[in-house]
Amino acid sequence: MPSATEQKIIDAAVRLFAAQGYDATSVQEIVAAAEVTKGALYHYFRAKDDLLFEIYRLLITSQSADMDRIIGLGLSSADTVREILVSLVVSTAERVDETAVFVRELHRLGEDRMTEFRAERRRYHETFLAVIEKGQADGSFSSGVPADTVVRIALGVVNQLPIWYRPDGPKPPGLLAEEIADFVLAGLR
Amino acid sequence: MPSATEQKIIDAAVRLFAAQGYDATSVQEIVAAAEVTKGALYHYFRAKDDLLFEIYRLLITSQSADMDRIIGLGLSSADTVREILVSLVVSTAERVDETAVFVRELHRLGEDRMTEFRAERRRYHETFLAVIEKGQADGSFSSGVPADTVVRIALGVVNQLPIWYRPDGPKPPGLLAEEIADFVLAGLR
DNA sequence: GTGGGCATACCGACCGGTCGGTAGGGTGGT
DNA sequence: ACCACCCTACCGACCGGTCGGTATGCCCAC
Repeated sequence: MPSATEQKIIDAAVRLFAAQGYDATSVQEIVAAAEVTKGALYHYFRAKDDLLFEIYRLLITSQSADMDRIIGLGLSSADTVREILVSLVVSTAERVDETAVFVRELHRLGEDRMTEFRAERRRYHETFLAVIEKGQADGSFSSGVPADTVVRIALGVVNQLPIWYRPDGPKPPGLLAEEIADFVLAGLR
Repeated sequence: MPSATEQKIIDAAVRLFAAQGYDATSVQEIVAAAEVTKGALYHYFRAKDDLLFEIYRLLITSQSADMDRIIGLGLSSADTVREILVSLVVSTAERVDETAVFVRELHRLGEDRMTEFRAERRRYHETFLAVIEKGQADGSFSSGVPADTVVRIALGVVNQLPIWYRPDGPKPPGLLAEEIADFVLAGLR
């Protein structure tokens, strides 16, 4: 349970990292935006890249939980894929800043954390993959295109979303999510 | 026509920016990797971010040329989309480093160049969009999913490619390209 | 009175960019 | 044939400034 100060620091860091990038954002800027001091920041975080790690952890934890919950519902393959995509697109649209930081600055993580991270990411990837492969095996989906390529395509849009999605744009997140799900499911027919 | 020295500098910069990011790469590292001196670098480039701009320019110029050439062939809508995607995926796979830098560090460009750049990018996007809309209008493609969403999905995979594609991986670029094209075309049925 | 939660002053490292200078090949006047 | 002149390509020491991180101590709740 993060303290109010801790939360303000993370919020400011997300905003600034998304707008300017990790390296281009100084610790001074973060503490100014969060209205705290450097002492406070280094009281809660050991180093600047602890902030990055925390941002990633928060994001991936909630996304994994979402997917696990949906799979647990026991829907048909098609409905499972649809629900996973819709929930992923909507939650990503709600957290564009976090996602932008995640996509752009992943490589800045140290070796240890990078490894830990890839494992988590891989688990997510493979869980989704298994859903599609199951649908292909029982005939719900076409096997025309290998499942791993389908997963890459589906996750590709989502990760690129911060580049073009604007909360005040013409399409609300829900509609966008349905369109993406429709297209992916059409490709799996 | 760039001199040999200039080329060595750009090659080194691409490699290092892709591996570590723009800000995390010092000018010293670049000149060391390129086996030239700082004087040489600042003889050819006015500032560090001229390197970024040059990398982007090279990439987008060749991609635009590819697409224009394909459209000029006058193929059917389906074949045009297929050829565009295959050529884009293959050329991106050949230049993963450039693409990684492009995707990750675009926001680091100054205001003027950013504007110039968005215009070029938008042109590319809309040319592709027009191809798909034409296919939807003449009945070659389904109109189930709006064309702009299809473009976002297709370009999404390509831009994410540097994250997971490995030249020594199991699938050669050509096969990957065909799979992606197959899936997109299946979604457009 | 003592320890968690900060504030403030400060440090050394490093960074992008500059600048005075040089090496060497072309060129035109004589 | 020669040399004065210049220009491009390049060298590398150096600078002002910023950065991430630390050392030290106050202060208030318990």
